[in-house]
Amino acid sequence: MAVASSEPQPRERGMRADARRNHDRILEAARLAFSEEGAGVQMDAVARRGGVGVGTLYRHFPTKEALIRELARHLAEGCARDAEAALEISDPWESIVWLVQRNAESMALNVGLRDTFASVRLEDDCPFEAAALEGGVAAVLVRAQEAGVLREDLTAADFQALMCGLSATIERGADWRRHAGILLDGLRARAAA
Amino acid sequence: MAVASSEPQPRERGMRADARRNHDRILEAARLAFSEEGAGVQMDAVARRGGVGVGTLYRHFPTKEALIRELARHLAEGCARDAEAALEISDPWESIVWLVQRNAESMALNVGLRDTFASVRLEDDCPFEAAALEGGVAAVLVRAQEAGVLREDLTAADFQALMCGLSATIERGADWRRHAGILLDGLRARAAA
Amino acid sequence: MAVASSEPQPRERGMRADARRNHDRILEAARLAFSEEGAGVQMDAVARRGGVGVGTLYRHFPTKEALIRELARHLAEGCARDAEAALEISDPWESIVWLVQRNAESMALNVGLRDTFASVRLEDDCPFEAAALEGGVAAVLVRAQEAGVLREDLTAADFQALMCGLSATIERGADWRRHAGILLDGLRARAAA
Amino acid sequence: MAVASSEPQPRERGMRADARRNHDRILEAARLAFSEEGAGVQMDAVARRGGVGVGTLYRHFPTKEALIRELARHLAEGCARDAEAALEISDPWESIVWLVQRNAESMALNVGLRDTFASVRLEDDCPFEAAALEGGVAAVLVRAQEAGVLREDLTAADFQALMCGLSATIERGADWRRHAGILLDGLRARAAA
DNA sequence: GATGAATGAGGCTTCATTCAT
DNA sequence: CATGAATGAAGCCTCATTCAT
Repeated sequence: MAVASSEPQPRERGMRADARRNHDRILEAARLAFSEEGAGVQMDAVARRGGVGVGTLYRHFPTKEALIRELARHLAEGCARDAEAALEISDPWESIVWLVQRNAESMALNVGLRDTFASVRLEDDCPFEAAALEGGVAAVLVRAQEAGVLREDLTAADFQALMCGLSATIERGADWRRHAGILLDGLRARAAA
Repeated sequence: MAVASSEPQPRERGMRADARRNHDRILEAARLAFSEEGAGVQMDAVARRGGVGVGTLYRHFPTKEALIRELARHLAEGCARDAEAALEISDPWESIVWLVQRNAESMALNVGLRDTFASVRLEDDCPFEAAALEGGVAAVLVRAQEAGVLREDLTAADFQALMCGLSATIERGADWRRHAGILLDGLRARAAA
Repeated sequence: MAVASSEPQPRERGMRADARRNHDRILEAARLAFSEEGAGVQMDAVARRGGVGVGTLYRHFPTKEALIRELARHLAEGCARDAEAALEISDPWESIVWLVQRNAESMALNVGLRDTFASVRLEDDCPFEAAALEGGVAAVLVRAQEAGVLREDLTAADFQALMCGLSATIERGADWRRHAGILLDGLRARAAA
Repeated sequence: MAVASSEPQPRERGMRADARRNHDRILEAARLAFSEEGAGVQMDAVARRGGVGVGTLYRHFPTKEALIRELARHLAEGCARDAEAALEISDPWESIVWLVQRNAESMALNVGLRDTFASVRLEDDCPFEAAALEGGVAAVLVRAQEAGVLREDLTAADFQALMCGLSATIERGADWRRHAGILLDGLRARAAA
């Protein structure tokens, strides 16, 4: 018999296959639900959408807040992977352009989550700040700065903040490509600055 | 006798002096409360903070949502006034710099309202979009474009969206001056573009 | 200066002319309002309908309940007058027929008041029971019984109860003439009983 | 997983045993509460009386009004059963006498519900009108009319209205047996009419 | 383990009544 | 005195969370 854990379903390893599947289904359901309806969605609705009972939902995530945090963590992981992928691109500037676009696209898929995350007062307000993520992004930025194509004074935190700003534009349904373009122009190192 | 109105206290004219004062006190209390605590503040708390009973609050704003909307409208008016003030500045580029800064500062005073406004799904998510406002901003932008110091392809809507993005940065407590700087760099017309 | 009274506007005598007029306007407004909307109407609505402010309404009737009671009393007075009028009719049975009809008609004008009166738990649930009224009705009944055209065992209280029943039918919008006809048939003394 | 239903707990089939029991307990509690205190009883009081939490009450009846309507429907069902039972009595007139008495008795047990139902503006103001019910009553009446012992011009709707009237008498605490007696006399077909 | 019924603190709103203008 | 703005207790309902089945 497994040892009882007071923090049900800590992560993802060592779960029975069906438990893992439920975990993922719920998370995906939550992503959709929060994305479409904002922080107001009820736990019952998330459960229903995931095809499970509330009880099961609560077995996996002890609290609404926990669910939201986990969702944020999950998305941040995706971003971290994107940052790593960006490093594969050889041209330092192109790598940044690609990363901005990638972020924008994934935010476009998750409109409404910003407000959800805000409702929990995530210190890392957007899902763009976990340590791992910062590290990955920093690597991309530093390389570009060393190549002399990116403003010297830009930190990874700044970059994330800019991405959050971009996400705000996306949420409003405004033309984010223009916004991204302006940002990139502003980020580019000036010939004479 | 007055005709019954289903929208109590429509605006501000023709109120008894004390009623008008209460209206304003409530609105200010709401601004502070929502700004500090987010969309979750209770109506009772707002009323208490304004030094009135809930009943009075409801006489002035028939619904929590109505209160929030009015607050948004109120802030938008302030922004519109800022846009007009910006036109007074003779240098077209400086006028924009000033406007960006002014917006940033007033957003810094109202952190937390974004999330509040979002909770109501204001079409004009940020309080930065009412027609009057757009007009005022457009005037500032057009002048700068005609002077050749501002990107040709920037609309007033774009500008507002960028400001929303800036507000996202501010909320996160990140260094918004850097963000503003990058934006302004991106906005400036390129000598050779 | 008149002596202050803790029961504002006790009855109707000794009021200034305009006060008396307000009193009546309010009462009539209340009759219409309660009749149309039931016990739920708000004091503000009654006041508005009467063309006065709530304050004035409260000067005349210290409580919603007081207003309703006064309304009941007022209607009962009308019924009492009807009973007296019925005595003027020389034929004892016709006098009863007329009274039933008269009551029915006035109840038809005041649909909705039953429920209002009930909400106050008037002992005299219907406005048909004040002493004066009972007396007047009793006179009509007794005369008919002495003439041998009316059931011997019918009391004035019974009669009022039957009228309340009739009013229930009227409220439902059913054909009260049939109901009245059946009642009258049942009330008529039997040739052989 | 069950499909979401906006009308929680539509009827009674397919519920878990405990849910069904709660449903019934609540309905009975509501009957008692409304009967004793009128339409004013609070939902919390009903819940307490049924030995459940408010939440449970609301799970079964989404609204106070819904609860009241269901209660009315429930009582109407009882009346319909009574009408059927009346048909079992072989003597057509006795069958009617019995039905009147039965109705009176059950109304006597539910004094206060009239006002409650009225507060909801049930089209079928009294719980005496659902189609099924009308049918059952009609059968009883028609049989008596064919036997020549009941007024020819009496419809089922009339009968229900008369019962409502009777209930008004009962509520006033007056002697309803006298009222019933008069009605029955009025209903009986006249030898020579 | 899964399910969904039960729970009840807490939120929003109403409305009879009071009181400053 | 009339007016209608202010008041706040009290009511209806929601929804995160628990627990019996």
